[in-house]
Amino acid sequence: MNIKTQKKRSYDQWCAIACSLDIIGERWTMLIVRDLLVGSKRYKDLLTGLPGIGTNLLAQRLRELEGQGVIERTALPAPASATVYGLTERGQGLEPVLSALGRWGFQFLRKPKSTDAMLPDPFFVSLRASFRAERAPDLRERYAFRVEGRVYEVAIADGKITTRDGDPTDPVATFTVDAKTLFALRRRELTPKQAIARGKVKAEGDPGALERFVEATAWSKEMIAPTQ
Amino acid sequence: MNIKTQKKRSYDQWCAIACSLDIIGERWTMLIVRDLLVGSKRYKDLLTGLPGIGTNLLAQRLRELEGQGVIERTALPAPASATVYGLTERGQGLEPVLSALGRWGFQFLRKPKSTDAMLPDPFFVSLRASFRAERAPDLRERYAFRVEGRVYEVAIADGKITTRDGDPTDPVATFTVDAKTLFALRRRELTPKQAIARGKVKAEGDPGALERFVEATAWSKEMIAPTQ
DNA sequence: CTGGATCCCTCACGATACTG
DNA sequence: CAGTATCGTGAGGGATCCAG
Repeated sequence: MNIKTQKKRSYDQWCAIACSLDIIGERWTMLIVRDLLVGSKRYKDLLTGLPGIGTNLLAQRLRELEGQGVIERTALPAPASATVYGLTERGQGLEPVLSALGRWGFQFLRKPKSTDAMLPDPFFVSLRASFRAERAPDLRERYAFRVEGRVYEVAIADGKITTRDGDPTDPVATFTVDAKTLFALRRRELTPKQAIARGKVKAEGDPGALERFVEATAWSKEMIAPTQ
Repeated sequence: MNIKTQKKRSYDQWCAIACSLDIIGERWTMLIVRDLLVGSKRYKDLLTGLPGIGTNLLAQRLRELEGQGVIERTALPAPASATVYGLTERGQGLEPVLSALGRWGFQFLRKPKSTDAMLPDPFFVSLRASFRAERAPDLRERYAFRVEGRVYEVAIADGKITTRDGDPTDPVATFTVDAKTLFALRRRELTPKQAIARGKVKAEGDPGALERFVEATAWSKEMIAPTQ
């Protein structure tokens, strides 16, 4: 229609925090960045990972983030014929922000409401913020998770954890599991043995791997807020 | 009017980041927390520190934050007869979030636009995020800043910096200065000597104090983005 | 099918006026 | 000073439609 003279809403303060919020402070924006932290994604994947966002709003946010150099769109070569959105280096720089938010928000995670979506991407992002190296000082292995049609790699090495979207090479084990079970394991509402016995987790590879993974990443009882 | 059955807008995700954003993700909320990080404030002080916020919106945000246990209102005793808003322990826990935002947003701070407000509170908060201990390993002193009718304390000790709203006891020096000059010093557009010579800073006490303060807190040339 | 654009309704935001 | 009341505007959210 008319030329987009979108005078973007701004806090108009010469302040680093206000500047950040001018760029990533609007609704949905940080959650888009969160999902991209585990790997580049297509439009549709972002849409399904953010239940409730309007498709117009997602398109607008992606445009704004691209304009600010936070994300970039890449056209996949011939056969795929798809565009993927990924974080730029500047966008990767937001990981400390999201981690800090995750650590602060953890105290509010109670028993999930019936309306709460439990999605795989937030699970794998949040592993980074809460991983405790001292629980697995000498662990060094790589797992594959098949969750709701997607594949994730989790690698633990040198007291650090990395998580990403995509197929790992040579994992010690591959788990097929849904997001809800992953959260239940993390909350220790379910032991690894139970999960496998009840068919909640299908494990291939090293039989002890799930137990080691859970031990390194699950929350302690005290960390979990009381019900409701 | 009717009973406030405010079904608050929520992301409805069982995710620590989404939970955080449900609480502090709405417009203006993090800036309110930012200003309270330097000390408790009265309604009016918050209002003037956040140009552009509607008074109704500020009242609503304060109500929400109080309901979530992020801030608390305290009635000052008899003569003052005022209520002040301050962060609870839970609210103080947001400092890492704001610091991370500040560090990320720093790269976007260019020459201020004519519409950009330069306010004292953001200045003193941002000192925390960017203070480099190695520049002043053995510095241990306390300054007072009188800025636009308010007084701030900045204390450097043991390679750490603290900043707060209020009158310090026994500062090595007291500076009377406006926010714009503080930012200019930090950007090294003005040397301490110049600032004093031009009457931009009125210094009482130790004559070398301003120079030491600037040396410990100013940005290096490389940190400052090119003009516009 | 993916990657959006368009429409439309609602509510949150933002400015101003008003009150205890 | 510390808010509440009111109201116009535009951003958010859901459904549908369209181009490659």
